[in-house]
Amino acid sequence: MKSAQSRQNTREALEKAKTYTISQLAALLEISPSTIRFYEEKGLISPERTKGNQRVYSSRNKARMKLILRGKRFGFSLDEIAEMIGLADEPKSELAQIEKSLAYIKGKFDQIAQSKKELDILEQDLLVISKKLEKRASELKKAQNKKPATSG
Amino acid sequence: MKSAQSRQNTREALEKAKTYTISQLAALLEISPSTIRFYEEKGLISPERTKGNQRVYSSRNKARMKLILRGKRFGFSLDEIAEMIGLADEPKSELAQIEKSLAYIKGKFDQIAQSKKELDILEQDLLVISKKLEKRASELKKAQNKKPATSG
DNA sequence: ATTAAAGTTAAAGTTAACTTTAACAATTGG
DNA sequence: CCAATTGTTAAAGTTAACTTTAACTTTAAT
Repeated sequence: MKSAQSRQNTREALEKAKTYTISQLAALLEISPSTIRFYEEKGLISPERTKGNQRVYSSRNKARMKLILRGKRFGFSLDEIAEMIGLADEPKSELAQIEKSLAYIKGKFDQIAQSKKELDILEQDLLVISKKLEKRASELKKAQNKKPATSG
Repeated sequence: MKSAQSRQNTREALEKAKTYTISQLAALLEISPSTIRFYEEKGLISPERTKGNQRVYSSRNKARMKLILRGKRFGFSLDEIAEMIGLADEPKSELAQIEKSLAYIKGKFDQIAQSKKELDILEQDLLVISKKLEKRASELKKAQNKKPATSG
């Protein structure tokens, strides 16, 4: 059983938890503050506010931002990402919403597995292309050596 | 040395090579014909034409389309893809252009390696989220069992 | 030969994901 | 305290990647 006392014990740690202003977080993630605000508008993150109404980001918020950016890098749209993370952090979400997010995520695992395979294929494709290019480049260089007198 | 004769020998095979109309290729790749035309406008593919001016796609063209779509799935922009494939198929390209493409591709290998790592992280993140969601869902179900009489 | 289906171009329209701007409020350093 | 910096919102602007449309041509099937 958790007493009020044992909760109190974590108070200091909680209060010490590192927070960020919007521009600090933006710098850290190498994106612009407006991008972060834009994601908030889309419902992807909900930072706390100071009494003066300025945004305060927790490390939890930061982790979520990282997840969003990671998803984006794999071509997921913001709407898809929103569905994936759903309201995972919000204890308010209803069963139906939770199960929807879960189903969505299950599908994403398959997509990720597929992505891994495709990355290998993409790598192979690029390897073939670069081999061709290298061959072509060395041929061109050889040709240049045989008649190096175009401008001399 | 390749004689005119030995070239002739491959004629039949070349003429038999499978080709596609724009809508056939589109169906195959599950994209729309206009998307393919759009990529052509951007210089990503250059199909042959019939005497009546309709586009004819070779399997080489098809392979390139697949590469483009694969690149896209990993968040590469069309411009980036254009730089990667450069004029790899075009024997006209100049040394400078070839070396530019090569340098570009070298960079992409690093990006792909990074992507592989990130896919693993993304997978882990989603795993954590889905565990949380499952826990939450089962809690909600338990609660529902205790008071199942809201509308009855 | 005729006509439906599929193709062509150029131009305008759409959508997602930001970015910029304007006008104003909060925070920080000297 | 006060100026510079950083923050706030709402709205308009931008860009990439398509999609749609219109007006017309080619191809395929009867």
